[in-house]
Amino acid sequence: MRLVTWNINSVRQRLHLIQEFTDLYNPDVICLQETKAQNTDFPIKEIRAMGYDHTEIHGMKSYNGVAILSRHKLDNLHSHEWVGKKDCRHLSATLPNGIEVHNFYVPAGGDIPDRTVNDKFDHKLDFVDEMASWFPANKKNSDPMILVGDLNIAPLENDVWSHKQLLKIVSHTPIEVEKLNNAQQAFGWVDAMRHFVPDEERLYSWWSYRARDWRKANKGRRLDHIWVTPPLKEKLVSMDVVKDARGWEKPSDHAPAMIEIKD
DNA sequence: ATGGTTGGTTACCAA
Repeated sequence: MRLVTWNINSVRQRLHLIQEFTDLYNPDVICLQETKAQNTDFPIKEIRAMGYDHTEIHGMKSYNGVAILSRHKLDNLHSHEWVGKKDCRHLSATLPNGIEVHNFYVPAGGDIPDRTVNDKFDHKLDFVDEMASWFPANKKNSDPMILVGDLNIAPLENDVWSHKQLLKIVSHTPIEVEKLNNAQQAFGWVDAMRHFVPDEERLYSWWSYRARDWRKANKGRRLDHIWVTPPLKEKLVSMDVVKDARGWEKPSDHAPAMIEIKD
């Protein structure tokens, strides 16, 4: 089974990217974030025409929005309201092979890394804290589960182009890293991307639109993640961040990350 | 220290 996570930055502006990606890789499941479309505006017909008959969407006007596109039936659909907000940042479903998929769009957190003056940063930290407590309280890590999404935090030194220069930049501050690591460890999630790429090696999934030449500057960050529960660890086959997709026409600023799992 | 780009919405906000 191939599963992809991709912050698409407007699903309506990126249908050509999804088509190109599926032509090349034919994934079973695609988890999208930042669809930026309320459900009535989601291009569901076009997505179904690509073979994703089992597509579940959870969107709102203008902001956020997540979707799970699947070639296989999706059961047991849920979307939790994190930090009590109805802001369309999560959708979960169970696949016919029994794997439960959780698709997340964690708040970006604004520019100022100080929760006392920046409500968006405060919200982000609360959100990640709730991720840490919710899974142990509601789920068993002995079940096969995958958590993917734009978590908007790059935890390792080699998840950013300059650890030193990003220590005070939202996405790589020590408090965010501590909280993300805590959320991962609290449930025993396995970092499936770093399972294949050693911590000593650079690994990015996002490159800013603002660079003159994003590929040449290569000032990336690993904001997108794939976590699995221990039963799936020995079933991991391969992982690929499809960096090429960042260079396609009218790209998202995020590249898709794909995992292959034996099933 | 600053400015750079994109999308959704319709005068800026969020990323």
